[in-house]
Amino acid sequence: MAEHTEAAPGSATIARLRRELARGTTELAVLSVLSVRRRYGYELLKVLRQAGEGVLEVKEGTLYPLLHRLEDSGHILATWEAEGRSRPRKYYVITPDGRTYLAMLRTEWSGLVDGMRQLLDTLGEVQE
Amino acid sequence: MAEHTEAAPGSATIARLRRELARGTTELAVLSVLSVRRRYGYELLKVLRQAGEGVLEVKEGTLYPLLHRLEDSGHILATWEAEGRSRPRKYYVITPDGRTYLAMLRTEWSGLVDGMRQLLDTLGEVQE
DNA sequence: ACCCGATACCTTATGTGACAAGGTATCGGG
DNA sequence: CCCGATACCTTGTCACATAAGGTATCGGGT
Repeated sequence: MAEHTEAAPGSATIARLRRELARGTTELAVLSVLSVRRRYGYELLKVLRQAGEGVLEVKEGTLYPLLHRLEDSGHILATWEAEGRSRPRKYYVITPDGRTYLAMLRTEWSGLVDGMRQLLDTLGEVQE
Repeated sequence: MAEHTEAAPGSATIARLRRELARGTTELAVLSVLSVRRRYGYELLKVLRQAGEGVLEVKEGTLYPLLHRLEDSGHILATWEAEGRSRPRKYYVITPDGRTYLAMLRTEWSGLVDGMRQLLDTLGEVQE
């Protein structure tokens, strides 16, 4: 027993809570952004931070692996582009397959939101 | 290399997708139900299945450990009750602490929902 | 009398995404 | 000349969800 673990092991509190709730959401967010137009990774990081109003605090360690997964599954396509600069960027485009998948994700998400709303609302009234 | 893995490794498809999206949601759902009145575990299973309209397909292996975690952190209290039957039930009540936590969870959840809505809506218009 | 499905509780092994932390390299300013 | 921003990446750890499997009781149906 060295330095008493500064916080209880299983309680990073609000940060963990937020993280768990937002789980799976990043994929939806990323594909949505890409459905408008192509973007490169670092750009996505900034776009998501702005758009989500701080709610979607995507980290680099989350985004890059996610992009690789989406690429592997054929939902997006990557192309390196230099555009005259020596610091090249990796642009991602959504594929038709990705659009189909995105539609599915949207459906799932609104289903969940509706389900939760109903559950929360219903409960307020039950009171039985 | 025995029987070719019936489905690609990382693609349990819709089930996984749904699971990841709903992550963290169960805690909110359970505490919400308990905020109305006390329930025992198996009962929660059924209540959640009904209320959530199939969206919140809580499994036993998810619920019981969750209840233990909530108990350990003082958000709920458990009491065994026989009520004349030989098959006793373990009833859970929400604590004041749990109510505070629930409020926090609700806030986080609606923040996420709002953030996502905004992001999805905004994107539809940007089109830039 | 007997078995089975529902009721009720539980645990262990596995998967998966999020993240912290750390790495590489370029470029523009001060 | 160095530092912070731009850009990309990886590895180790955590926490939750689930599949699968266990124990035990009870009420019906045959």
